[in-house]
Amino acid sequence: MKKVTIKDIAKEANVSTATVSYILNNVPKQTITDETRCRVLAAVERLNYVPNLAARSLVKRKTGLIGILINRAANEPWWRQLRYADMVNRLEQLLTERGYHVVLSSIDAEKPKVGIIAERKLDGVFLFDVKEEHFYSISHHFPAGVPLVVIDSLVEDTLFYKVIHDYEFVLQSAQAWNADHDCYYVIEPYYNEPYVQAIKDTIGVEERQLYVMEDEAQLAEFINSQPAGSKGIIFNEFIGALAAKYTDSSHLTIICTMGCSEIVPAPAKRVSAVENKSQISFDLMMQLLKQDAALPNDKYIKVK
Amino acid sequence: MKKVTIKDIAKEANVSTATVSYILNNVPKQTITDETRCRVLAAVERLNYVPNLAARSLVKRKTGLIGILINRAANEPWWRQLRYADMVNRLEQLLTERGYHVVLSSIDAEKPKVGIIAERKLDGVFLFDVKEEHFYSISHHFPAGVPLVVIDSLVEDTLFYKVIHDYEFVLQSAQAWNADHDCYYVIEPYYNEPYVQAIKDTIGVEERQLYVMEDEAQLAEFINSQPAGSKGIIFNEFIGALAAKYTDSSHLTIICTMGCSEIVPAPAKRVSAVENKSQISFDLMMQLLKQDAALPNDKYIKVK
DNA sequence: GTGAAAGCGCTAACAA
DNA sequence: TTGTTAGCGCTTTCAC
Repeated sequence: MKKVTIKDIAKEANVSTATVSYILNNVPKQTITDETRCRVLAAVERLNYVPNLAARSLVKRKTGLIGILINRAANEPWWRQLRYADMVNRLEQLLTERGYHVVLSSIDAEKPKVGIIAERKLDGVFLFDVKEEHFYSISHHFPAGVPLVVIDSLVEDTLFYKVIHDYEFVLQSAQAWNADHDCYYVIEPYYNEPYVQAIKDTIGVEERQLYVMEDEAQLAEFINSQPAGSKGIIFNEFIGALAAKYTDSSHLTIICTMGCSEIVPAPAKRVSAVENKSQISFDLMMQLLKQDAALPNDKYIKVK
Repeated sequence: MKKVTIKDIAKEANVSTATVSYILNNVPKQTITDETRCRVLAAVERLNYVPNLAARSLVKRKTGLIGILINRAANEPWWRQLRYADMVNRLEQLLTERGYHVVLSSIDAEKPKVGIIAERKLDGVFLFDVKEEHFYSISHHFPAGVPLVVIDSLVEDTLFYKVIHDYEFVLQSAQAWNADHDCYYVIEPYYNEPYVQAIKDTIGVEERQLYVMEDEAQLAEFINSQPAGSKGIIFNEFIGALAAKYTDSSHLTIICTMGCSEIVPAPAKRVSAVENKSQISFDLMMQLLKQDAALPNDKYIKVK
């Protein structure tokens, strides 16, 4: 079963390769007889022809490939590994619906290499949680003009769009639930430190009331060190689920940043913070992909 | 910043494009003067050249792309969406290490389309949880000779390798924990019904003692309908975590199929069933990718 | 040790 | 309405 090319079906249908191409691409300005169109389409069916997208993109200068690049370190704990699983799923689904294909790639958080973008000529890229100090070199090695949406990162740059949680808003909601109490906080770690810092600053509590999640043992220790009966506000439902092992979950308010609020123990309160982060990131990408589109002024998009 | 091609660097270094190609690919049978090699490499640096893999694969007839194709239905619950998140992460990481790039794609479980394999000329494919009745047409539309590893599926076919859990073994371990009790069971759904059936058969209990997870409400109802104090054996740690909401988790034994056993409430017992499913699938793929390699006889690989 | 040139599969002017 | 042909960026025989 040798691979069948456009040439084969041209021969089979007694037309030129150009004609076949016209028909397959529904070229607007080309008029084709119904008769030849049928003959060609029949040949396509008969020979089971599938166009080679690599060849096509070579000439079209568009690959139809979108990259999802996620910074990762070696040996991440499971709750960190899964952090973007939901977004990846959703983005992939949206992109697939639109006819794009998705290239998924881990990037070494310590030594990020984004050669894949240029090598594969990606049409657009979602970049997750990138270290601030690496961003300049990354964006510098970036093929000019490739739409880039940076997620969960605060970086010094006025060129690219960044999607982040509206943590101020979310925190206010969470705090409203606990208005009459002093709370402790557990937040997610990010490789992008300014983002972590910004969240810390917004919370603005003392060091001993705030823990940046690292591992379960430390989390347990932190929770146990809190005064008995204190309330806790926790970012990320997986971390929330772990926390519930070490305290009465009715004392917890979980800020869901991962799209699976059902995992949190029933008595805990829930604030959802991701409803449509994927959708917004996707929409933004679609805007960027068409040059003429009207784009938001602010380079930071905050998702409630 | 126009894209720089091999031609540009050939000109820059005063050599032919062939020479550049030789150097970039370290062609074994070609000897190159150290002097020209340096000149060329310098030009590559200077002009910031990155090879176009689409063009390369067109002539090499290898794309370096591996597909991860996952059957999905619309509106899957979160625990189902995330089912393969861990495996996808691990596979992606292993493949990336080996220099492959990963194309991730959802496949409509009802009307699976695998055109992407032929269009993108994928070098190999991991296919997850495919309906038995669709497998024939899929494998039929399969470009001949593309390595395929089918995961979590029982299909009538002697051609492709299938990786599944060794559910018999795992069940025995779980049952050993509960030797003196009659248990109820909750198992994961699969689109591949023979697989679900096989697990049911192995368990071999009455209908009312077994629930195939569908949604949380039904799960709750099922658990509540069991005699007070009965022990439960549950596949999948997310489902286990949900079950723990509705019964004393010390009565539960969770069979971890997802790589995050930490999520299950502490008092529950745990049996791990995935230690290295990704690694084994990956190794198998690597074997298949080299024609000469020695392959397992049995087409079903059971992962303990 | 290096280069000229054919060609991978496809598209898009331009001719016919 | 259809065909001819020149590339897209790269590899690879074969000649020098």
